Amino acid sequence: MDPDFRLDSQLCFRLYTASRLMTQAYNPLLSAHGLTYPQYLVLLVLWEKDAQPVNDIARRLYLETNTVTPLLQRMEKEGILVRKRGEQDARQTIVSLTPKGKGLKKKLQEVPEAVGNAVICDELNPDTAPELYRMLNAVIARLSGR
Amino acid sequence: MDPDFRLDSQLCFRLYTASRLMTQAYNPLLSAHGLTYPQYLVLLVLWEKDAQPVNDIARRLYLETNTVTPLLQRMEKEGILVRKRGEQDARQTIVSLTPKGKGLKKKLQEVPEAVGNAVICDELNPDTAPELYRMLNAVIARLSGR
DNA sequence: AATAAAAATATCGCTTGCGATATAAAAAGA
DNA sequence: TCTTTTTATATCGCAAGCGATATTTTTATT
Repeated sequence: MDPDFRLDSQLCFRLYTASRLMTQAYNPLLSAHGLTYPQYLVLLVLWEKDAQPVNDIARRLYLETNTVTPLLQRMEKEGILVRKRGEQDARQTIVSLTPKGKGLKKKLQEVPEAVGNAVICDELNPDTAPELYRMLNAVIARLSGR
Repeated sequence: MDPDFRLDSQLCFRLYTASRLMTQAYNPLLSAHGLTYPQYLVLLVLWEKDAQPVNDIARRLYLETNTVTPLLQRMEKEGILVRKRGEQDARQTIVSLTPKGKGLKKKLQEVPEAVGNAVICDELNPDTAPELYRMLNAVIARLSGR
């Protein structure tokens, strides 16, 4: 039985493309504040709970620390956060928002809605979105083993 | 009204994570043959239709030529394809598979099914997958303007 | 306590991905 | 024809993303 090599039948390619295009949709909104999309994700994590070790941030984002560390270093250089050695465990690096990092939350108020509006269409609307959600979560759960 | 900044409610983050994890699922299968996932995508395009200009490959993959050109240069260095100036239009670079590039199709026969099996689960199965498909296509169509 | 194993970060090297810009050829206009 | 504009690629610089590996600190073992 011949395998199906047609590009258009590859689920992964659809995910890959949709993901890149979504990130691009965020770009003008974020770059206006000197941010990239992965940096925005770090902010989402830290806005929920400040002062977390690198490992927790990485796990939350399903990323490796060797991806997150340089990302945090760049954000520290921008004055968005600070990295400090853990006190009870000196192996850890605790990441905390600066006032600038906390302040970005107000400046980015319009981002979630703006991006939401950019994607909404007949097939994807407030009714059907949860379905997409559920399926993506299933993929993530399956592949991440969590 | 406060915007929803919760990481877990961000559709884009789900897409981003699912896409990365899917690519990682391909990795062991592809790296065994010295390939990366984007290189595999190029092969899918060229297996469908050989000898295409850079621009057509890039458009098919929703990528920019400044991403595709270096990718093709690396694949050329591996002897998978050749790049030749267009004859009727000297601006174009025509990309063609070598015997090695064509031969990879047989060696990668098991890839689509293996990855398919890796993702399959209760929520995502042959019945529900087309639904996911349709929604991702909608996102892509909406954001790419095609 | 001394040593081994595990855990948390970080560094290195390489491939993507993309904005900005350069280069060259073809097409359009004056 | 000569000039301008458009098109097709390519180059450059920088931020991810990740496999492999190093470093440091903690924990477990003997």
